Amino acid sequence: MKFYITTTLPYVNADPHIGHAAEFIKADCLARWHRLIGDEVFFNTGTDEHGQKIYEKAKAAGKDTLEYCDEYAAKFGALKEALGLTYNSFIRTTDKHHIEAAQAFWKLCEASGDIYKKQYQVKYCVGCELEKTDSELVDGKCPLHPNAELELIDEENYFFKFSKYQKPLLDLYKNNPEFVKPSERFNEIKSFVERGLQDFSISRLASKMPWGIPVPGDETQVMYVWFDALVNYVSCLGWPCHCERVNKFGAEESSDLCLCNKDECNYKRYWPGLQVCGKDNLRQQTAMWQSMLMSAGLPTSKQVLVFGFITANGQKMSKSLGNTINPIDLVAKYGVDATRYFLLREIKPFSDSDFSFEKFETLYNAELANGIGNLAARVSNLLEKNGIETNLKKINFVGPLELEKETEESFSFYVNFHLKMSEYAFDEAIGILIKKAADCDVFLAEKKPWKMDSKEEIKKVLEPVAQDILDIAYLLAPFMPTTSEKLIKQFSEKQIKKGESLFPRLDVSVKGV
RNA sequence: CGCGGGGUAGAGCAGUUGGCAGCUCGUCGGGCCCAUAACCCGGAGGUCGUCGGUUCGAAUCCGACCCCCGCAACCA
Repeated sequence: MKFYITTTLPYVNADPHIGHAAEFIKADCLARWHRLIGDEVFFNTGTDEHGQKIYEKAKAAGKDTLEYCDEYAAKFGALKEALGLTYNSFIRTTDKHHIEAAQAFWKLCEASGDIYKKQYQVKYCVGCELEKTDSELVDGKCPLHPNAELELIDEENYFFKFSKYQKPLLDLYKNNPEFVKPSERFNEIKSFVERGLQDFSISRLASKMPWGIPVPGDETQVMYVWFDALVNYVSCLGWPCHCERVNKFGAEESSDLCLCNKDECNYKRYWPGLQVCGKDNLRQQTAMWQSMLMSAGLPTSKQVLVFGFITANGQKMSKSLGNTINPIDLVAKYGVDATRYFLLREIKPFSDSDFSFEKFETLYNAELANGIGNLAARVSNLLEKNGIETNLKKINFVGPLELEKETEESFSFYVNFHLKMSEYAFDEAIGILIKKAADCDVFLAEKKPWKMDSKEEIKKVLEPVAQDILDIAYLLAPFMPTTSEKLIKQFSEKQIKKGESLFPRLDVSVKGV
């Protein structure tokens, strides 16, 4: 089967933080899992680089805008190695192909009659030098500059007929009861759409804000950043490609747009796919983008997963509070696998969760050092000391189709795990592995193989436990790839040897209050 | 009466066909001694937000109220 997964593209106005890392790692975990069960995977991420904030930030830093973006793209790109990400596509919205795709997408929406020009009023606070929306105002004034009169700026922009898609969106939701996960978020977007939709502006005056993709056929306007950015989910697949342009554009008009081989068109192979995003992106991904796809005549996304936020010590992370957590620092301190483990195990997939070093270290010691690490050490040591040779089997990975047949008869360890993974319950899937390891400890305590004399007897106890560890090791791969690999190597030898400890216990001498 | 989520042991959480209130961490006691001061067993600790109702019986159903947190449109 084909499996396409994409994260949202982080906006390059700030350094990567732990929230980005969590989103990438969850997506990576799913990508690795699907590869494991035999799917062909396309995994996309990248950076969102247009818009006013970027333009202003670069200007303030005295840098060329693209040069500024290059720096940030490199910072986000560096997460690949640091976090062990396995994406095969890193798109930047300043890539030439993406720019062309956004313009092609625009034309399709225009052809559907969904783009129109409208005079548009913006309230502008001279004190802040910022546009203000009504919801930001107090008594019709800027709360920061109550004595300054607001200026009214009239600007003519292009608008997208979002309102036209209320019914189609509600139909989409109705016909796809699993379209948005979790269900709370699905309800949220449903009621938002039910309340009625207003068209949104999709362009800016180029004279005021030139850092955007030119609107086709109108040099005075550039696209509003959201309109261009969302298109990345298909442009990264090579859209618009040969197969599409034949009927939509006419071959001569855009013959240079096709990036993919006619017979191996990634867009055709992989779209529609699974999208993941943070809860701040709910509206854009599950409503705006879906309506844009409908307008352009493309299939809507397969499913959207909406993840929760991470707080730091119970507080919202922010630069001004100085409590942001840098994922690179975590990796440097604890290693990539432990970092991934925390973000997949302690951080709940869909609800908000809290990060603290105390929680991190507690979890690390309890489940990695004392749990799986210690178990591997005690079993491998007993096997080596007693000179016991084993012949363990690789786990048999089964895809979802075959699984259905098996579920009836054997509600096994693996089936259970598979089920949790298909529900995106990463934390609970890991829980099944941890439970298995704990069961092994209980089993060993009961049998006491270290008291036995006969090699036969000892082997009878240890071999099944070693097999369990190997099974765990295989299933650990999506979460902790390095550890998984080490364990598989160690427990696939005929004579298993003790080796180095996987997760040295952390000394938690300084206790949190 | 804007919409939604939540209030269960010191902390974090599970618990809807209503039936002796569970898990992880921490804590206390015991055991073991193969292992990373690890592992195993047991104890203590909760008026399940408040009040009222239905019921033989409610964390679980109904009503009222209190508190916390999201969303309430152009925010990338």
